Amino acid sequence: MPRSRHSDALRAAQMYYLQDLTMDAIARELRTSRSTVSRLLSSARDTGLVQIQIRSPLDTAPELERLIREQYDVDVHVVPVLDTLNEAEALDRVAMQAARTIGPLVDSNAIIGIAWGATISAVSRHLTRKITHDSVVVQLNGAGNMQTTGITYASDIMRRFGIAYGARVEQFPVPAFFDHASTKTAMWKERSVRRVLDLQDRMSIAIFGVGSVDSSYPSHVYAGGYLDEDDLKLLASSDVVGDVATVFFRADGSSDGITLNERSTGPSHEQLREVRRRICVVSGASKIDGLRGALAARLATELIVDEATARRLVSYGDSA
Amino acid sequence: MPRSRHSDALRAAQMYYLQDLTMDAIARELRTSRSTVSRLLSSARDTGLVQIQIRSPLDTAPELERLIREQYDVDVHVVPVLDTLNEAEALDRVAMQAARTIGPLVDSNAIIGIAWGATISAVSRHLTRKITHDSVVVQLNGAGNMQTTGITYASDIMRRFGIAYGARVEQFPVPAFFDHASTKTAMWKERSVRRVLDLQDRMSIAIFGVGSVDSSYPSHVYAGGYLDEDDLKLLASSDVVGDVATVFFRADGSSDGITLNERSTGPSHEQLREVRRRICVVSGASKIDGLRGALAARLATELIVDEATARRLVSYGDSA
DNA sequence: AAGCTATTTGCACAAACGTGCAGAACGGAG
DNA sequence: CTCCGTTCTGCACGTTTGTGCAAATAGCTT
Repeated sequence: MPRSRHSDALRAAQMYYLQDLTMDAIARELRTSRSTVSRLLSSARDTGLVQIQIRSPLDTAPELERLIREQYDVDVHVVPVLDTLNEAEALDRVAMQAARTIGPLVDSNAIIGIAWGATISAVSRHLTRKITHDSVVVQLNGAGNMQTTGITYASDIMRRFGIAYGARVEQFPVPAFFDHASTKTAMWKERSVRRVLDLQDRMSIAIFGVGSVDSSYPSHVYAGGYLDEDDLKLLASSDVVGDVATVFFRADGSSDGITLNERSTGPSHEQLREVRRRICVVSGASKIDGLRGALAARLATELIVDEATARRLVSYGDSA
Repeated sequence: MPRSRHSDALRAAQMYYLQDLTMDAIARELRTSRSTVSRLLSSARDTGLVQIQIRSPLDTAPELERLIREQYDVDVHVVPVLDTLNEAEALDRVAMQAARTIGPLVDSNAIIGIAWGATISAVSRHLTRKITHDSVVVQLNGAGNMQTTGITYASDIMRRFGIAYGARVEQFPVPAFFDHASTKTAMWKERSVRRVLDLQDRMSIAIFGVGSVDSSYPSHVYAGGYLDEDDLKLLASSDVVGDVATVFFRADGSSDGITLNERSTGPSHEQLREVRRRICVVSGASKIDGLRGALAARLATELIVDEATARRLVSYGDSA
């Protein structure tokens, strides 16, 4: 009689969620206290034993989602957020809902690419466990910069994903930007680097936020000491509106001729577009310009976005 | 601003299940009372907007499930049921869990075959709504008998399935058994009947219980006036142990040479085995013999069964 | 507009639930 | 065996949630 914790949790979950019994009744059946059952159920929920999913049938989806879906051809999840919340709280809500939306999409044998950043960091803190086999979490772009190696920050994010899905973690130990494009070319031939690049080539899910050059709330990349004065000037003169995984683009989604990209370590847009599921998480109205560009570049197949930003996405929607 | 009931339910569900807000907080956001939110969430649950699923990773599945899976090669869901419950209460629990397990398996464009009976009737009463498109629910075997047409009973079951999945319902207006095999042959050429048979040929999901000849608790078919004295004698002399959708089989799963099957209206076992998902629901230890036969005949790909019966399935498991 | 019925709402209360805390049970290390 | 650190359990309390009921509202008919 394996009266193990795990199998008790399973029984409890079945009785609670599938048979509508009360915790009290389950406690009697399991010969334990009601509080223990309450705890069993919590653990069942956050070990991913119980999966709660919200599926809004496409034809009854709210107007807003329908509009965005049509205009940008992306599978959109609008996160309802009280607009009195401040940026940090809103980000937290979006991140929590993103984490739970991503869960069901991850499967065994997945290769999951992660572009670290403030948004994805928040997501990583809300992941619910889901056991998979032979999955790999691979870092999409380097994290080193001129002051620090930035490694602990990025690797914390990676580790959380790895733990949540029981996946192997592959770090990408290079700087975010090389100083010289030639160094990148050289490194890209190293076998240690190739291993990571090969994984990126084969990834089945990519998860990323967007950076936006919007001045009021510059994202990590623009403020964190990754770029110097000259770089920033270069960006401004190329009409860059934002980036995904440190690869920059313009408002129309194009990225040709942006020389900085030759020194950045993230996957090119061509490469990214090869990935089947490309999940973009965005919170905060200041990201609107970057987001528009990313969508124009067709970098995402699914978009998880807060309600206010979603509204602005369609408001002056007819592109010039 | 479509402040419709449905979209409110969606917002509430997202905030409750995906962002862990309390109903109180959601009520303020939606400018309504907490009780309304409670009701919105109920309706979200039973219109299938919120899907709760329990996925026990195969390798951590309890011993019992693993054993059955290996021995009978069937995807098994053991329903924990307190063994002090009476037959009717246990059936209800199994039915509820079956209904919720089936839900996620039904998809748009499905053709769902239903074999009416006491077990499936109970299941039909616990279905949760899930909107699909262009699905059809088709009756697998006739319901008429010598006393009544049996139609209301069977059609209630069918209707409930149809409503739950937003599917068209196709009745099968023939008796459960013909008196003469030749009548069946004739009827099977009628175009009205052919239409139903064609649907059955193309079904993607079949849902059925099992009948068992066990004397202590004879199932509907054996007691309901569908068969006369001679028929029952015939069954006994052919070593029949049970039936699925009024087609009979022996303990080893074989059904050749059982003449009654030539007059019955359910799909042949060959035909049934062509169906991708074949879901068998069983409650009650008296069904054990029929169940063994059905599994031997490989009629089911998924089995939903109460714990006590599941145990007996493996107890003297080494087949003679 | 009035009148009628069916549905929806909020209130109030009871039932069900989550969690800090203190003690019990467990698991090595000495 | 004893000690100490960790994990697990049940209790008690406050919070959160479900639901019967009466009032309000919406939908229809005349």
